[in-house]
Amino acid sequence: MSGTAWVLHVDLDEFIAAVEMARRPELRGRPVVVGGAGDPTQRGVVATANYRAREFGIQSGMPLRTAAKRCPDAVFLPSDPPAYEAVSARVMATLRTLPVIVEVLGWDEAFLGATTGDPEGLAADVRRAVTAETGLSCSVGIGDNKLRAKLATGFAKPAGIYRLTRDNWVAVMADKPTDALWGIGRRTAAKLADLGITTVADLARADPAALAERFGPAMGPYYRLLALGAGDTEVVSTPYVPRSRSREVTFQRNLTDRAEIDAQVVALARRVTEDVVAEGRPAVRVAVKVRFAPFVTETHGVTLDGPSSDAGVIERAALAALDRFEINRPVRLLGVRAEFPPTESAQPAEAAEAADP
DNA sequence: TCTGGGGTCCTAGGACCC
DNA sequence: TCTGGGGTCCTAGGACCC
Repeated sequence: MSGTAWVLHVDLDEFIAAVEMARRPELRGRPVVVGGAGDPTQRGVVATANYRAREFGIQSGMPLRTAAKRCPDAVFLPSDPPAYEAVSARVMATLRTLPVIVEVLGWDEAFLGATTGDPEGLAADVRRAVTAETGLSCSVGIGDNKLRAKLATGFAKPAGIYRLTRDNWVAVMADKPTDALWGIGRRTAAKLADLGITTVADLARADPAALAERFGPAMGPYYRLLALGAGDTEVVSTPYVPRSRSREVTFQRNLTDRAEIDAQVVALARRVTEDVVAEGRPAVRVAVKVRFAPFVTETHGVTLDGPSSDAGVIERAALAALDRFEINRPVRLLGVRAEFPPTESAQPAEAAEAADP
């Protein structure tokens, strides 16, 4: 087969809400908000709102309480990760039946590497196959690298296909705010604005040395490359190898009792140990996260004497890490994380497919 | 916007060593 | 000992993403 190398990015439309609507068809046409325990009077945020709910200004990450104020008639559902994982696995299996390399990015996203003379035709095949096998709708971005494919999907949504390459990059992106780029968020955009850089075009012509001074030797120059549309072109199907496993919990009522805090850390350490054992690789470090009221987060960790998957070792390490805190305020969240030793797999070395002139 | 849970990567500063 | 310079490792925090 002849053709050009392309990167496609597949993203399921309103994924979590779509899974819920698929198993409860009576929800179709109603605003649906999934997140937390499904109770907007409790602490929790929106995992996904369906498009109908988004019309009310409800977005991912928004507190459920706020979502309920914006749309009191919305249906609130608890998050059910195993259900989403199962559907996700079927979607990824479907993608693997196509003549592409599949790199899974998350529950509802994947990059596809393909060589074809007709990327739009392939994207249409992807959409048809996913819908036929799972009943779900997806959008497909087509790009000449991962960054452009990923951003293209945003223009494809919902249920569409869009191509973004070096040919239309400037026309499409130049006037967009810097946080339209994948990897630049609100905080970095604000710091860039302080330097007089507000658009992608501004960032593309910024001085790399000045950016390095403000954002560090790696991130500064990297931001400019993002603005030029440069990105990684390699799509790999190699299974993902986690660097860490963690469990955390936000309490409905803040904790102040030390014995209760200890008990919660022990419980989290046990869950993390199960994850470590399931992973089949020993941990080398254990860290504890404490979020104090109102919303101040600190972490402390301890390095283990040697690699271990032992429940007692991980539990004692977590308690030792907890001892490093001065717990003088109510505790809103506790977390325990186990870290695995670094793997030998080479780090993605800033694939700088040269920027456009 | 009273702000989840699970991750990743980069940075800066201190410790430590020669 | 009013005291250099460089390198590496570790840790905590920040930012981002889904």
